[in-house]
Amino acid sequence: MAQTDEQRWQRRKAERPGEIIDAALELFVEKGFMATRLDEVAQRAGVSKGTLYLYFDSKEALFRAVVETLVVPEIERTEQLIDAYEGPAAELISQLVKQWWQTVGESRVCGLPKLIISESGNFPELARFYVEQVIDRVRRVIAKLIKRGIATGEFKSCDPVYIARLLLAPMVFAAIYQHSLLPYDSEPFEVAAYLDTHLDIFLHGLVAPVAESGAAET
Amino acid sequence: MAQTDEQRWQRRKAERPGEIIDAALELFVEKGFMATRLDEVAQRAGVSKGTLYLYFDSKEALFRAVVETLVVPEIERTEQLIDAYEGPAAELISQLVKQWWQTVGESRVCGLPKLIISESGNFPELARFYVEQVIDRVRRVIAKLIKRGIATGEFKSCDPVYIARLLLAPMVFAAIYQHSLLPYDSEPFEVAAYLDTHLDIFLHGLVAPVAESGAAET
DNA sequence: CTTAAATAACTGACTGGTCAGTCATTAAAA
DNA sequence: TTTTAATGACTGACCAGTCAGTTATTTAAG
Repeated sequence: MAQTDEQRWQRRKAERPGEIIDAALELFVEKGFMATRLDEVAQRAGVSKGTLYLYFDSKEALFRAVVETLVVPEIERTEQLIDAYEGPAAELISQLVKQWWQTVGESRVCGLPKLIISESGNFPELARFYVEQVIDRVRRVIAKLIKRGIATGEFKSCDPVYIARLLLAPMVFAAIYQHSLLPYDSEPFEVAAYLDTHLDIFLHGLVAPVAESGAAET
Repeated sequence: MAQTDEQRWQRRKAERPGEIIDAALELFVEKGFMATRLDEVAQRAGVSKGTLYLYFDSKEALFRAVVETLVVPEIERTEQLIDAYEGPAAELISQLVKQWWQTVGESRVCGLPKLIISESGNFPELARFYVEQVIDRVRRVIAKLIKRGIATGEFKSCDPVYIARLLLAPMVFAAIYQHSLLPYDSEPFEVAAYLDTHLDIFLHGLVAPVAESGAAET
């Protein structure tokens, strides 16, 4: 009856891809890649399914776009942050961990690790891309920082790559847990407090033994 | 022509469920629940698809059976191990971590955490079951151990539950990583060495400050 | 010790529903 | 009027779950 003057849709060529990526990220993280229906992505992005195919070639291409769009800028920001700072390694690590949770931890991007890990078997190329562009880069820059700390005598001697893994593991685990089993866990889980504790234990465990008189007795 | 005396199949009522569960675990871990085809499970188990339905009501029921069959005995073994031992908490922790990797880490069960985490969104009841029957129990028994260590003055004062999480996080992460991104990672990853480093850092970070004159100053 | 009947483990072609991807059509914008 | 963003009904492939039929095994009669 009276719907002729109401616009049914608008042309928004510029905004569509970002909105679709946001909707897809949410659903991929929530339900996994396979279980996510493109109709639902379209609905959440406020378009029809056909529109998805104007901007992305396939469901898999959309998946790749989600990862590439959201991850690469994040990594670059992190690397810059590390290169900019100069001071005690322990302090920088502490700051990095906390900053990471503030910027990434509570945003939607935080669901990516779970998504990538879940789908790695079905998307080998994507897994390889993620390892190279994210994991490897982050691990390398952290390892460099650890090495610096060892060189200055701040940290005890150890393999910087394993140390980097051990610094990152509880962080990534927190991100994964938050987007998987935490909702079913009765125990409270304050990530900020958890990370503070992690830093406390980790950095104390890493410092060179206090060289008072006799160094270490192990 | 000459195939009449060759048996096409055998009756093996007792062995079937276990073989099907094994095949399903492998494929679920490798490809995820949704992407796993029951035809392929059947093929790998050496039966036809119809046979699956003689032993399991549905694909989901098979999933539950995989988890329940493989997880519960493992947990009980762990709890018994902890209750049996009496000595310095640090030593027990160290032994537990190493033993865990020897028994669980290299077996197929090790793929379960990835599987559960991946599918938690689609199977809330299963996620809840896993949290209650695995995560919570393990965390509780570790926290108890930590508390014991604090009471005896072996460890410094801190929240035992977060400490338990932090002990477990790198272990679980290793298990997950091994079944997801490790195959795409160029960096070598010796889990045994990684866990040794973890124990080294973690236990050093956790010990009470060497009470030389004034005891604790927190 | 046969051998035939009864039992139940097992099979695999089939079905009904689901969904990624297509495309002829519609309508907003230029 | 032309151009092109956007639509949504449609299709072809795929697969969980079914079931009528097949065959190994057991039982018991001859």
